[in-house]
Amino acid sequence: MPREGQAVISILRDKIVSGVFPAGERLAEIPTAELLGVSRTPVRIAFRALAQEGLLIKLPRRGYQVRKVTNDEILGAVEVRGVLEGLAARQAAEKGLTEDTRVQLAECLKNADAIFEKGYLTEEDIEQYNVINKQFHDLIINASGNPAIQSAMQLNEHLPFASVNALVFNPKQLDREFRRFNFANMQHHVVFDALLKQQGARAEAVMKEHAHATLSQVDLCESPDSRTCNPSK
Amino acid sequence: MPREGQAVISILRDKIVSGVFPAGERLAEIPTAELLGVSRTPVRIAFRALAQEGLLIKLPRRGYQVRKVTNDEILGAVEVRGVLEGLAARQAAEKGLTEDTRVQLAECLKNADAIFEKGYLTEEDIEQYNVINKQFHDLIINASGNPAIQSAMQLNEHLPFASVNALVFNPKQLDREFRRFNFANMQHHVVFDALLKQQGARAEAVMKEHAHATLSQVDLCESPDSRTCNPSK
DNA sequence: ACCCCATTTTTTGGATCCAATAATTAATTA
DNA sequence: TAATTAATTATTGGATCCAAAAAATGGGGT
Repeated sequence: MPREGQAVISILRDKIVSGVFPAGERLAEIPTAELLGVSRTPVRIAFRALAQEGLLIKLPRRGYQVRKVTNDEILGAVEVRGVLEGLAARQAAEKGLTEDTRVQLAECLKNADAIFEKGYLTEEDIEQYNVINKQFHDLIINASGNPAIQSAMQLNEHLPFASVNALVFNPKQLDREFRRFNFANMQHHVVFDALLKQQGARAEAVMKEHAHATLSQVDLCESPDSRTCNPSK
Repeated sequence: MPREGQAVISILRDKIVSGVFPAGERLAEIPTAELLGVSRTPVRIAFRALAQEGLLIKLPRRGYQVRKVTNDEILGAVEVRGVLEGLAARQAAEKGLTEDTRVQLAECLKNADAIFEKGYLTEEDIEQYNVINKQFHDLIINASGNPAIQSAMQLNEHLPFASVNALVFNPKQLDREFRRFNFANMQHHVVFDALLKQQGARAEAVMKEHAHATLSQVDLCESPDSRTCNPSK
């Protein structure tokens, strides 16, 4: 049965990103292995990999700890995402889109527009939009033809949004979410337009600004110190 | 004796970066373990880590392979380095330097200047300059106060320069190397000036351009296809 | 002679075992 | 009673073992 391997990493990553293992939580190999019903070996490998991704911090002889992400770190990661995806958009524009990529991007935009047409959002809509959103961004990164961008984004992928995912999906703020997501979607259209017209600088600028849209209306925790958005315990 | 662990990763990384394991070389666990005189376990861990870093490619049931880096990938990685270090410089300028950082940066520049004063370069000079150069760049990344930049740079750190290191240290071109390194050093002075004056946009622009200085005068392999600079076999 | 199936071999990944080290606790002494 | 030292415990990391899966090779059949 336990013919898995890579699965342990995904399971643990999910538990960290989703907050089941809150920030600051200490993780030891043996309890985690027992929890998952596997031996220590795959857990050891997973801990190392997640530490390399930046989700876990290694404590000398005290196991691992779920990394606390401060608001400043989230804002910093958003800046990094901005310059990297901005670069991707510029290079994609300069290279010019392939017919295939153009069609797929247009498809993404059409599907996203359909979500916003009815004028309000449900939780399922947001989940659906997030899938389309990721597709759109991945397509542009691929269209840049620069694999180093993908590598650099990898670490950024899960890290900063672990703590804000809960806020993004806050069902109490669905009306505010609508305006924010709709704005982000319109920025997608502008980026697409710049890509079609091969306007590299414009594509870069809009994409860079777009990175901030993910968070602009989200209430981060108020305190400016190192409190986390995922308060442990 | 084998109380090492992390060492195996470093040893293998060195062998890959320095070209002892040339690009395209296939690596299996058992021969590598025997070569290093350790068991398979640390080699397995090292292979996984190096694959995560992007130095190795995992082949389904055929072991690992040293990643081939094409010229286009190197140029792409230089672009990524440019936007990331450009961001670091901008944020460092906007925040303003601490007294401590200012002193350390000035020290770096003074030491670097001393190398170029005699008007020519030896191989030892280049090695020494590379150490100072790394210090300078690391100081600015730290001064940005944005840990996400460091994370994103990590993958970029070894990957693209594995194949060009041999060219950079080519002792036959020491006269050309002098002009190139001296130019890079002067760009450092401009970046430092921008940081002192808290000119974020200027610091970003110069640093972004500076990333290209690493390669601008280096002869990359001529062919535009997927030949590597580190031809295997 | 060629193709397909079976067997063997190679390789990977998980489980368990063992050694070493650091931390914590208890005991003894001042 | 407090501090220091020793002992025990907990935890990590390497080595070895085992099982599963895929690839390669060999044999048999058409």
